[in-house]
Amino acid sequence: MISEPLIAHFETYLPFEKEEVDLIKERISRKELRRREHITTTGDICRHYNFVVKGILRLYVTDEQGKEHNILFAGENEWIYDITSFHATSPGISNIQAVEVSEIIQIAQQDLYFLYENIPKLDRIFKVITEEKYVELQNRVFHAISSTAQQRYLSFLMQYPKLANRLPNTQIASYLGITPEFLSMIRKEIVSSK
Amino acid sequence: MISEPLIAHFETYLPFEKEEVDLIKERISRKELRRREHITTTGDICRHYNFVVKGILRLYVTDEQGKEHNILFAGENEWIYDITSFHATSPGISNIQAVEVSEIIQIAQQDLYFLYENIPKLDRIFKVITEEKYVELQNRVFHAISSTAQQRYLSFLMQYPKLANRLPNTQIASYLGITPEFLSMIRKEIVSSK
DNA sequence: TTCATTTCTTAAACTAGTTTAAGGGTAGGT
DNA sequence: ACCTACCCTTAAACTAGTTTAAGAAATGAA
Repeated sequence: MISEPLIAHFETYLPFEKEEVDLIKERISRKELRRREHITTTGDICRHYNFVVKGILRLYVTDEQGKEHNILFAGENEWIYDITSFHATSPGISNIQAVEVSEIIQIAQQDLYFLYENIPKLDRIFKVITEEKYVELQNRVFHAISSTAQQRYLSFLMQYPKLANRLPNTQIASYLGITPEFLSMIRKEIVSSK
Repeated sequence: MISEPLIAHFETYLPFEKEEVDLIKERISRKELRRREHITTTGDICRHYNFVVKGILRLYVTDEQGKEHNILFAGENEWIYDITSFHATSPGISNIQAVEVSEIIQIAQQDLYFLYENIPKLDRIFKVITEEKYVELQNRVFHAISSTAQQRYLSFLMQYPKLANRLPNTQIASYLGITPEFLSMIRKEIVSSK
């Protein structure tokens, strides 16, 4: 059943009736992604909410020099989408890409709006999900403006304990705002200081 | 009428019935703040949502060296609260302080929960508000990890055009993650490059 | 298995941003 | 008008993080 992991996820917030589950089932689709496959690129309008069933996706932004900067990762049972472009219904500046071979469940914009109208508790659930993601991001801002690269790395390990050893160093460095070379140095220091 | 600016703010999202407005009126309170007065400090549980009617508030975090780092500002018609501690109902690590003499409308946690139950559209409104604040923060993360201090300053000016010349340089520098000295240098460069 | 590509490491020169310190300007209180 | 506290500026020495380049290790495709 393709909807199962998603329904299980929703039910960690609030219980659902069978009719509600049926409504949801009709409005979602499953998608498989190859390594490095994009689901959104700069200039696209992100018209789906994406729930990760298996694998890792990253959301990144490209700067004027064409350098990529990871804003966040999403592993199993996490959501990833470009809120900026989803709500502005305007082209976004961010890109969403599979880091590993992945499997996602997608809800298209009009389907999500339909579900909001017909299952009001989804308003509350996505309010809470967004709040959770906000807390995560606020913590990230704090470390980005106040911490050394080493502290930011330790904070990354706390944030993504399960993803840390599945992600290549270049991806982690891009998340931390440092070079892979410097990340390698930091790791050496942490190991030798133990 | 103390509730007026808040109701006007809510109605920019969705229209309200008279009965709903009355419910809200009963559950809010107004508060005046002196310059530098705190409404939350580290270790407190943030039990209120705060809507700024007049003035400027800042949310900041203190690091291990005791240095303060501004996470965000809120001016007229903006919300400020520590989501982290509000939802965890646990002591937060952040501080909320008035930068200018200010006037706010507060909604206590239990009142907000009451209003969510009785006015479901508030779930949707706060979902959207949180999403808007999320977009703002995501933009901030991007600049924090990828931009020079000068670009971050220009981005700050875009984010807070009305607050920029009301805030002391120390507060802006603390938001940018640089020293006030360096901010002063950046400003000089921008002026001379015009 | 082999070759090609990507990823990781190290070291040295380099650059962006910070710190320190000293002095000048400005606002609010009496 | 005066004083005090705060805010802002400049310049020079300093430090954290970056870049470059070259080789080693791991991974992926054929």
